[in-house]
Amino acid sequence: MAIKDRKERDKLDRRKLIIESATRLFLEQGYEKTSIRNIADDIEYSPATIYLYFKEKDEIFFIIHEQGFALLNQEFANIGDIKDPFERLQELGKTYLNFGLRNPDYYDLMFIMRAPLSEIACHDKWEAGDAALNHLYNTVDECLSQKVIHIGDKLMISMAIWSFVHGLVSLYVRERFKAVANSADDATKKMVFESLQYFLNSLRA
Amino acid sequence: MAIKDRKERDKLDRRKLIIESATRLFLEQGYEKTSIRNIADDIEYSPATIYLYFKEKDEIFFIIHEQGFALLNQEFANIGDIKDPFERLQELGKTYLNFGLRNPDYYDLMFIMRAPLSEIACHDKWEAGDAALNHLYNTVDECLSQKVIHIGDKLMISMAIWSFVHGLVSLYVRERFKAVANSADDATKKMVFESLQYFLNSLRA
DNA sequence: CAAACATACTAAACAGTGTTCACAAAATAC
DNA sequence: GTATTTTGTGAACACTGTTTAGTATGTTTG
Repeated sequence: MAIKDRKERDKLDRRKLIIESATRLFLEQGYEKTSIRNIADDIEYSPATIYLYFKEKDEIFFIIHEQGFALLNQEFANIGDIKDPFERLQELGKTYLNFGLRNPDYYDLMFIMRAPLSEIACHDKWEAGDAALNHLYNTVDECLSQKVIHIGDKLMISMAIWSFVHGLVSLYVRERFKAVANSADDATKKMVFESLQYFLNSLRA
Repeated sequence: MAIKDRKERDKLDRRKLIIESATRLFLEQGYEKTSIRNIADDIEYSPATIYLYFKEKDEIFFIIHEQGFALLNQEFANIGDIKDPFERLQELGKTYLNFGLRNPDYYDLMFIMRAPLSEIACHDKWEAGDAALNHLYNTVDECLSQKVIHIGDKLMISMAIWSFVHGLVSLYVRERFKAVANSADDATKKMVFESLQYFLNSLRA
């Protein structure tokens, strides 16, 4: 059965090839401009071939969406070492903002776009999102136990903090800050981080 | 020159006809499914005709985007009467959330989508957004003067508050809450408003 | 070895999209 | 009544995601 094994490996290789090409094109040109024909051209196969490996375009972008979460969780990983929960909360926030501002396309797919939504729904649990948000949830929990932030429901507070940082990043990546405060980009970025600091300090009990 | 006047009126009427059709279709079926051919069918003209009245699809959706802001500002209007700035701030937040949750498609166009962005840019000031955000800015200013919220830069605090409510609405309309907290929709909505309350109470000096 | 089968691939088509352009028809001006 | 301007359109261009029928290749079986 060695032949069958090799064949399966080959099949996975071609799947990987498609994903790698799609990821590269996506990060270079964005979602809209990364068409099936585009990917097909890049890997020198016919467009129809891609449908032998993926049910639809969004299935590919769901995988890229998960790669994004792998990246984010990687950046979150070391933060677990920080003992003080409030300090950890601050670091989580900063890391989240940095991730969003540095990887706007990944961020888009992960938290803004409708693209991978049908795929997310059919897995009935958004595992990627869940994993990332657990870091926040646990930290909030500790903050509450140690009474360093105002009392309230764990989930509700996590939701609030997530919404806050998401709001900052998504208004930034969708250029709504640019349109209203016509200050330089660096100044806006700086204010984004100041907002986080102001917000978290306010939460302090 | 009465004829010329009538002609101009007619022209505006047909422009209005297109916008009304586009708005209706947009609110019924969303942005993606509202195509030029769709609108053309609806108003019983050829698709090419639409391009006599609008440079591109996004110009139409920029106008719908502005209609959305007209609606939002209308809901903001009465809030100016509230004397206490903090109470006013709370009401602004609640109204913003309600607007977003009740008009997800308008909200999308106004604060999330890339569609009207080129149009926004070419007006070099995002007047619609500016007007709406001024309500917030002025209220924050008053809150600071009366020392009812923690001290900080006016613009930065406005940015923080806007980001917060935007984060709540946009995670909601893009179904990221649904994917992570698999509670009922009503429960999620309730928590959205609780988050606002928690956040604003935290800001209190 | 040849016939039967399975796998991998693709050209071509379908049904859409935004947009442009050459041309026709209608309304106005002279 | 002819000339000119305004108004509208069919057809095409260059795309999009996706499906299908058919081919070419490799593997298995009689």
